Amino acid sequence: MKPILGILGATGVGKSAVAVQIALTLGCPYVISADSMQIYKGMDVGTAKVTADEMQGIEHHLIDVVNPDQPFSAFDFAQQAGKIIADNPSNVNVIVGGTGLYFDSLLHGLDFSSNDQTAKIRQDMQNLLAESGADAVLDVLKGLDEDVYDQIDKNNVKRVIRAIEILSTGGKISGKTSQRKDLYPHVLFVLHRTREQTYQKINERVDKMVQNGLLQEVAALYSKYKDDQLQSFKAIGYKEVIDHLNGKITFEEAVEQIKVNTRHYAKRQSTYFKRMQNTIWVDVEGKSIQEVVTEVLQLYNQFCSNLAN
RNA sequence: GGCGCCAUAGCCAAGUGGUAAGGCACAGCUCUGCAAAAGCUCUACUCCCCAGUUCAAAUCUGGGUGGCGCCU
Repeated sequence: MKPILGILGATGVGKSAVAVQIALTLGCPYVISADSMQIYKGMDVGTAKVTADEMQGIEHHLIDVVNPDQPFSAFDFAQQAGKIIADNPSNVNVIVGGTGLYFDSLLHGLDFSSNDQTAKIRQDMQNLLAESGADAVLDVLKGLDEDVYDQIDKNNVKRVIRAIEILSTGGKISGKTSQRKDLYPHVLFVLHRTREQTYQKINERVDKMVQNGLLQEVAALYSKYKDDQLQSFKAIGYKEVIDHLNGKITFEEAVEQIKVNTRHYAKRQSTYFKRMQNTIWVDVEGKSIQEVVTEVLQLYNQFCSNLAN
């Protein structure tokens, strides 16, 4: 198979447009999205989801796959994306997105096992946490798997609970990064610009979301699902507006918070991408989409011919 | 002009005689199962300025400067 062509980058660099253009150039009928929030139906303006116009006839997989109140994890992503790739052995698979973990779980695999029926366990653990504290929850994990217990970040209760869910439903926690294997040949192009430029783009992007009706979108979704604990409602742009809807902050404060949180997110993305393997960083500042596409494709072809030798 | 209050990091802010809390921002980082999540680390040789009291002052005293409120 042809190596997977990944397009990553911090929010707002312009990944989507580049990916569509690459697919068009390569004659690939689709693109796979690797974005943990664009998988939710109805969350459009706040996630800057690609519009039908912007898709230019290129099909986008793994966008709008579940409702905001339904679970979806990196595991689901890896399975579904893997199937698409397996079904299309002759295409160049272009994967675009900012969720590093999704790339990792697809490219390096996760132990396959069911992750159904974990809701009750999660609830039990949350009750235990509320009643007896974090140590009690850690003890549960220790009883399940001593190795995982030793390695896990004990301050990160959310991950501890997730590990318990997985282990107690027969799943396994996979090993360390250093033990990863590549499931597919791939190159990942990380689109980037300087910090200042990124921050400026973020501010513009958030202002645009507000103009495009972010408040209305969130208000509609929140009144429909009413649960601010949903994973989907933890997304940047949603949690802040929900705080505003609940009277905790003014709308102006919410917008400011969205900008701050988006900056933090962009930083975390960069940190994550820095340690990924098989990456090529492409500076996009001042370049047109076409120029970026040309550069990426040139590098991709180079990579492919190096592989062949 | 008189009276009162205030001045601590980029911002908010605690400390009222014993050697500068905390929060936010900024910066750095962790992460193979909710990842736009969650977690971790870092940030004032110094408290508006000057002088004094004291073994010891952000803390007390005097003066200066700046801000705020009230009164005439």
